[in-house]
Amino acid sequence: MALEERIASHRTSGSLSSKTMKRPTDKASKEKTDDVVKSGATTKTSKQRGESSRKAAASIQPKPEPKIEPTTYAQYVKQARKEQSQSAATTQNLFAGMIIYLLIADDDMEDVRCKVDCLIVHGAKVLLYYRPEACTHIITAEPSLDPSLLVRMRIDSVDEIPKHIKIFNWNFVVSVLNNLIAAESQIYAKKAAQGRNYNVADEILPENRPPGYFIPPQELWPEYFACPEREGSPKLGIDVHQRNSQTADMIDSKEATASPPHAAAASPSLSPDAPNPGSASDANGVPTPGSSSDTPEKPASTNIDPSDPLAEFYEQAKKDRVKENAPAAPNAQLLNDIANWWDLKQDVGKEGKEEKEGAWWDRAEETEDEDGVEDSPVKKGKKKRGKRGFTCDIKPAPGARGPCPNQDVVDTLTELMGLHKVKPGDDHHWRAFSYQKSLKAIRDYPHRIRSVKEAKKIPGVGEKTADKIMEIIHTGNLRRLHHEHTEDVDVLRLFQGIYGVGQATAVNWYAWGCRTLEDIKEGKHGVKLTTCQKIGLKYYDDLQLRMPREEVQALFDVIVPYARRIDPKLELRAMGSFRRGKKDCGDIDIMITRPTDDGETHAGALRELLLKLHRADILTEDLAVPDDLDDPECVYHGLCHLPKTPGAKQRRIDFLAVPWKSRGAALIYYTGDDIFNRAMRYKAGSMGYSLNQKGLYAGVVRDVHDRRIKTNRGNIIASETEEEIFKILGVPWQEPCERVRNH
DNA sequence: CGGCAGTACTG
DNA sequence: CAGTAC
DNA sequence: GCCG
Repeated sequence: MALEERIASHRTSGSLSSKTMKRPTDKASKEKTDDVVKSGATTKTSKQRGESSRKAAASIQPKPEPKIEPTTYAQYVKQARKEQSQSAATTQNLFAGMIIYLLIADDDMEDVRCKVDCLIVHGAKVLLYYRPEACTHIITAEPSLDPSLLVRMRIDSVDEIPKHIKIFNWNFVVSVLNNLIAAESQIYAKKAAQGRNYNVADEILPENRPPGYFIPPQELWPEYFACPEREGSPKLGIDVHQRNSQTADMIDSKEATASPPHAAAASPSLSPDAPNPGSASDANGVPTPGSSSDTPEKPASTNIDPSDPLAEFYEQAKKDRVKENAPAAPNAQLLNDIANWWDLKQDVGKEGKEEKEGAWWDRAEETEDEDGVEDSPVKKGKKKRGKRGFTCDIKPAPGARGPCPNQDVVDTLTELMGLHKVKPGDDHHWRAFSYQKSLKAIRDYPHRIRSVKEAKKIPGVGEKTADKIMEIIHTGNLRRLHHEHTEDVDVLRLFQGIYGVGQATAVNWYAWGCRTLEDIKEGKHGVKLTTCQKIGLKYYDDLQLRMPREEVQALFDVIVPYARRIDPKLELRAMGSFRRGKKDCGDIDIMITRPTDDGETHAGALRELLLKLHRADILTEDLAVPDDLDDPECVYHGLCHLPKTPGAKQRRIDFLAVPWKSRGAALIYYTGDDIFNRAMRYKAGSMGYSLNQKGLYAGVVRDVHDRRIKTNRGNIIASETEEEIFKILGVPWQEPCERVRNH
């Protein structure tokens, strides 16, 4: 939720829901309006940026200095536009046409928010208030519809709810999502069967299916009815005729029997026994966002019911939805203009200096461009759509970054951060954390910072840091730095360089009088070392080093044959920074899994592999061995080196055993980078999912009697491939080497 | 004012 | 449980 | 230390 995270994620993953854009968006439009309108560059489209803007720059040069720097806002804009085209495109009409009142307790606002977001993201309209004339469905997340809930709807009994409004429980939503997944896995299966170049997108995307396609068949509805007795045994004309579980014929059955012709075919209306009560615009089944939704909800927007505890929230939700459904909102246009204006200004200021070394905003576009929403055709050549064979190794050229105008600030604050990082205690910890985040933004800030006010505009920079920045800029140094650079820090740093030694241990040793590694080695002052620490100390120098990726490859190549001999079907992959294509790696991470189609698993293989690698003098030390080595999901930490190689350094190595079915989620998780993962998790959360190394989950299920207890984490809806998770989250596919957010 | 990820291994 | 690492 |  932190702003920095949003930046980090939006800049690269293109994956935040539009709601997350809200704040910067509003801010930018508010503060920049005047300038933009006058700038004269407001009508350029993004396609025209780059070359043409550079030329145009000269004539527009005499324009007023901006009051703020729209640096990051320019990026927000690009992201926002992209956002709209993407997340909307993937999951928009799962619930298209449904006007839902969500009946839910509000003791867990986060949960409420997730659920509402989930509905909205998937195309439903969510009512601020229950109004029978507008509502098509009620979905409740509560175990029972007791009076305390019904008062929210201003009714005393469910009998007052018109019969045409079906009342489903939340599992209905989960089921719809599961149907989506089921359909997707079929497609992936087909894809696998057919080999490659199978156009998944055409089949997979919900918008290519009729609305309502993923709605469960009617005979399953009773499972999801919140009060089955109310629904009775209606004249639904339930089609009892045989229907296999194939999603493909769902729509057919429904059309044939459930839906009356008028509301029918395309309409997902689940109320076949009543005319669509809401608006005529819904009856045609075309999900016309914005238009049809305005009618039923407009009254509420001007008058928030103070007695409804959710009113304010719904209001917000509505705003979010409106934003999402209205790509051409004036706001977006305005921001678009700001983006253009900003690019222009860059060109003027830098005088073509950026021509040779890709300037930061260009680089930003490289990563953003992903699916080529609409951008400079010039750059297009570099990326082949959907084709692999990406040369990660030569991609980011880490040294080629443009000079940082605030390098002194970055250096000084980095040093300060280092001091905090080494000291014990929460204060220091979070201070360091904070600096780390703001430093990322400062590094990318393309201007020499001139004032406190300007500094504070950089996300992650607050009062304190802004003052420090100005002190550095004005005086060239930071008094606080000397103040914090107490004499202990160097020793603390030294000690913490030992694997297995953190702040607490280091401080203790220092307090006991230790000052050197020799002291530690000799156990002076009562120092006792853990097993890990002994090893860490023994290879202190080696473990400070990073290794060239060639060495990771070499180690991997040496290891794989051992695994193959244990079980030819074992699959190993080098993960982490290696998979991201980094030139040097801090350690080597190897994922181990195995297809289960023959009933076997990789259980036990890791134990055997470790044994063999030890015997082969590849593994040299164990640092952390899982409780249960036969657990299909466990992590091993150790040291290794290239055998029979004089001078070979000791390297950190991790083995990650992963169940076959969660290999996709694990790939994402263990590939990182860290910031990228957070962005993915964040977006998942904002869409009502949750993501971890095991999979993507939907619809957290809570204990029926005590809602605070989570019966489980929801249903796994994806985990086998990275692609499906990206797809569901509406994140454009990115090669591992593109998932780099931390420079 | 509380959150800032969440989990597994060690001793 | 605290400490550490990922 | 920043953010909401």
